[in-house]
Amino acid sequence: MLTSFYEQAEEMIYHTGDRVTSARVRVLGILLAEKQAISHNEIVERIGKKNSLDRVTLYRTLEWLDKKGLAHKVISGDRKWRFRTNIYTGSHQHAHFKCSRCTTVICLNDIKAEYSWPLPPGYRSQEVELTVKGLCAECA
Amino acid sequence: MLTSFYEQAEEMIYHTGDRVTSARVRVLGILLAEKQAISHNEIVERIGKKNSLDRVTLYRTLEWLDKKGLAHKVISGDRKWRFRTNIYTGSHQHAHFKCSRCTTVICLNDIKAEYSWPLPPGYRSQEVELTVKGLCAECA
DNA sequence: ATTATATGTGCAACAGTGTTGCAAAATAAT
DNA sequence: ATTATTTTGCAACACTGTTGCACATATAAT
Repeated sequence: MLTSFYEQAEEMIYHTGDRVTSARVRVLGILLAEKQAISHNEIVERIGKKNSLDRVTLYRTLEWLDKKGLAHKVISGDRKWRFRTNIYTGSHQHAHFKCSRCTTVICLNDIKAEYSWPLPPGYRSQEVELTVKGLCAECA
Repeated sequence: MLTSFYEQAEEMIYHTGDRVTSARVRVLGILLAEKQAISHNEIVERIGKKNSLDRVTLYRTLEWLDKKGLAHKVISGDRKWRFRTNIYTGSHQHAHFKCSRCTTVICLNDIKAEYSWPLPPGYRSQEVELTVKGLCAECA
C-alpha cells in the first residue's frame, strides 16, 4: 500500500505552500513508509535505478523536508545523516539507538531528551541529541 | 609549559607497551594541553607547518589513542570527529555541549550519560553519546 | 489552453573528511 | 651495529555532502 503513503506525502507537501514535485512526494512517501531513520543511500536503493533521482536533488529534497518540519535529521557517529518523518513523533527531542554491528538506527520514543540539563552559566540549550550505542536484539 | 605535557604523554604512551613515537607524543601532548575536545584540523593547526605530521599519520595516531584508551572520540553532527584525553574524565560516559554558532565543543562533566535507559527487549547498551546543542555564553 | 515566472532538477565539477596499499624510515631488541 | 617489527609518509582513492549554472517543471496569470 505504498500509494497511500504517496497520497499522504502529497497532502503534507501541499500544505507547506511550496511546490508539490515528484521528487518530494517520492522521498517523503518513502520516509512515511519507513519506521526507522534511513540514510541517503538507503533512500536511493528504495527509489531504484530507473526513475532514479539525482543525488544532489535528493540531498536538497531531504534538506527541504527538514526545513519544513516534515522530517528531521538524525546524527550518528558514522558521518551519515539519517532522516525520519516527524509525523509519528511530536518533536525531535527523543533519543536514538544505533547498533554498532549492523548499524541500524531506531528511535527510542519513550526517552524524551530533555532540556533540563545543567549547563555552564550563560549557555543556552536548543536541542538535545542522545544516541545510545550497543547491540540490537538481532546482533546481541 | 608544554614540555611537561609531552613528558606526561611519553609516560602514558610508554605504559601501553607500544612504541613511543614522536607523532604519538606530540599528538597526545596537544590533547593533554587542551581542555576541550578538538578536531583533526585543530590538531594540525597546533602542530604547525614545519615539523608537520602527515594527515594519514594523524588519523592513525588518533585512532590508536582511542583504541588504547588514552583519548576518546566525540561525535557531533558536522561529520567531524573530535578527540579528548581520558585523563581528566574517568570514562567517556559523559555529555558534550556544542555551540551551534561558533561550533566549540565542551565536555559537560557533571552530566554522566547513564546506561539506565529503557531499551527494547534484547537490546544491549554499550555506550551513550549525549550532545546538547545550543549557544555558548560567548555567542548567546 | 497558453504563456510567464518563479522554483526545482540534473549535470559536472568540487570540497572535506577519512581510508588503503605500499615503500621508506624509525623504534626497540639482539 | 644488525635485525625484526612497527610506524610513517606519500599517492591515490572512497564516501558524503556542496556549488554553480543551464534546462525543465509547477503554478499563477492571462
